[in-house]
Amino acid sequence: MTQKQIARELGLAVSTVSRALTGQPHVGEATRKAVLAAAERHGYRPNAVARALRRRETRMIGVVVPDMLNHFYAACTTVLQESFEDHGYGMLLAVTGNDPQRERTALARLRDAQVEGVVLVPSATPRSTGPLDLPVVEMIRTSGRTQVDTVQCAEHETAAEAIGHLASLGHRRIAVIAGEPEFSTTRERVAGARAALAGLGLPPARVLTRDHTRAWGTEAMRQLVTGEEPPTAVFAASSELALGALHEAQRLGIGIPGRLSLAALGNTDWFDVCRPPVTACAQPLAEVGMISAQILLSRLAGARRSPSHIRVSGRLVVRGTTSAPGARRDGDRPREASGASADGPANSPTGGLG
Amino acid sequence: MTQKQIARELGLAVSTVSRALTGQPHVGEATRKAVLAAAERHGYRPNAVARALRRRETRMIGVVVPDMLNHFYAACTTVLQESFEDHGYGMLLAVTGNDPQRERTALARLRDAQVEGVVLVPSATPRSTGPLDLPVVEMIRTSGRTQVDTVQCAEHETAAEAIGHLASLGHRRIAVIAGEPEFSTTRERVAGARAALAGLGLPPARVLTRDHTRAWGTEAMRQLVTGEEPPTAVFAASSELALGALHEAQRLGIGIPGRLSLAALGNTDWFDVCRPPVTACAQPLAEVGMISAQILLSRLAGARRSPSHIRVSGRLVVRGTTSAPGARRDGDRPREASGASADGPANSPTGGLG
DNA sequence: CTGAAAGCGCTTACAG
DNA sequence: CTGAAAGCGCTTACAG
Repeated sequence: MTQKQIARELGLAVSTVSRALTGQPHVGEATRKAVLAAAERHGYRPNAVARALRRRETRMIGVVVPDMLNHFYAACTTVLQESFEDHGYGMLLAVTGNDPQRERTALARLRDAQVEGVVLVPSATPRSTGPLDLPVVEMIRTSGRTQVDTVQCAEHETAAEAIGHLASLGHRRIAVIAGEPEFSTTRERVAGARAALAGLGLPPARVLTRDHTRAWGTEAMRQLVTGEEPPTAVFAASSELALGALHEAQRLGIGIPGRLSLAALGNTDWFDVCRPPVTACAQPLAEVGMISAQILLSRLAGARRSPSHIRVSGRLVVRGTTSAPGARRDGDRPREASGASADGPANSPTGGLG
Repeated sequence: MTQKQIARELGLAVSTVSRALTGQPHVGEATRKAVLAAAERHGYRPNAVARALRRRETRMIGVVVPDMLNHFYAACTTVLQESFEDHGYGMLLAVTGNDPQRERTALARLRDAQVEGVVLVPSATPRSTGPLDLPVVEMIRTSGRTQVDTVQCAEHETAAEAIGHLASLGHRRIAVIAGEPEFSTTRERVAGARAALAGLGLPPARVLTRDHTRAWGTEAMRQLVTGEEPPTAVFAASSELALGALHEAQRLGIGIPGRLSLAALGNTDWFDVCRPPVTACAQPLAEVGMISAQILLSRLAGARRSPSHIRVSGRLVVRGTTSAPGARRDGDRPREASGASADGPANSPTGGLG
């Protein structure tokens, strides 16, 4: 069903039909009603492709993320999607797997599709693409491009907070497990941790860097714990790393937090249900998505100000994997301490059931 | 940069430029080279919107899912995205939050955008929308529409397998916690569990149904365990429900699996790292996504066969939350039993470190 | 081999 | 208020 067909049916010109349909003035009341009725009757819907070509606006936004399986990006993307939808924009999603090549082709395709703006989590910091001549917001990570809006977590401060927490418990030998050094996030987390240690007058951390896989968390933990002078506390710079590290510590029979404290940057659903629950810095994912959307939408609305560089702070959630060094017992919080393992209902606060 | 501009620059007709650019025959070698060179020089890229309008194909596919934060859908969507990308299709993503109203508007918008096909996880079983007159694949859930391809997990069989596992350990009082009764998945899981019990000659299960939230998992577990004749085993029909249920059991000091066994339908990252690790049926999410994409792509390629209704089987992963009823000790597997709690390194297989 | 023309479906000055 | 015309950028018969 097209405007042309409606026009023919009613003996009108397509231009008149178009005006009636788009609610413009200068259309006779009777004509308007007739057009609307015909449209309704035939279930007419404007062809967005034709409209986009003519108006030169697609009302589409491209979103480029490394990985939708990562809760980190899934959370931001969900908020983006909702914001865009609320403002009448559709979302074209591309996934890069952190591959700069895929990122380039994704951006090229989005540009071909005439998206009006892009939210991008850049794969690597040395920028992998030239300028895009359309509004871009870099989210979470940054490519070092300066003429672009960026919305990031306060990685530096958050890492410092985690280190501060461990230090305040009395730890002095604190190690860091981190991900890909080419990500801005990794570099900032490591820098934040180092700065915090220096500020506290503690010895520099041993930093193990590679990637954000669970396997690396496992491997790094093994290295730390079997090396000389093993640390009394580990800061894992992502939840995946913490997962691998925790797993390995448990496999090696190293009591956490009794023998080793573990703090993560990046929170997850299961951190408060696993045993012991994991102390972690919760990142403000929803806010990051929300603000990214707002900035991009304001650009699309024509805002001309110079690039914004936003940092959103997370907060530390102290759970059961951190305690003073050398403590023999685990540090589970009272109401979560029972039931999960051999200590059974004996020390259960509620007594449980037969 | 448009074909028109290239044509003007080279003193050619746009039709010639178009033919050269699209690699059609009947273009002089010299002309072709000149066009390609000019295109390269100016960084020409075809306008996909114009091309779509003219060719009447957008090379876009719509994907409509309830929630990207749910690993369940995120996993399928990731595979879809990759398959579509490999075949030159872009993906337009819409999220419904299981709201039929949002689903309707999402589908309307996708149709307006002239997507060539849709992969849909329907919100509710009584179909919420009329036919779409374009290829649709219903994934994971089904709306009851019969003239549509469907790709689902073998929910019935998988639930039965979980029940069979619990029964084989000796459980006779098995309860079920399930999600939204209007989802086809929920109904099939419950039916599968019931059928399995009946087939084994066991008493019918107590079935608590509401939604897939963690809160409901918690609440349902509380009801089961504080009621008369509490079950010795619980089958939670999703990982979120299992999470809530496990949490609540732990809070109440009920030893798992010593006092109560728990099996989940739906696997998650943290199931093998939490204490005890959770016995669960892993669903074939990647396969479901892959097959959905294949079917849709074959339809787009013109396949005319009658609707396919595919079922993909999952597999049960036995971990630490299930054991024979009445067992006093927890049933963690040896290599994962240590370190997490007060039992410390004493029974650690590796001895651990100082 | 190349060009002029028509058209995808819609919008928008420009006349009347 | 309404219509005829041009055009968004591209493609594709149809002539030459």
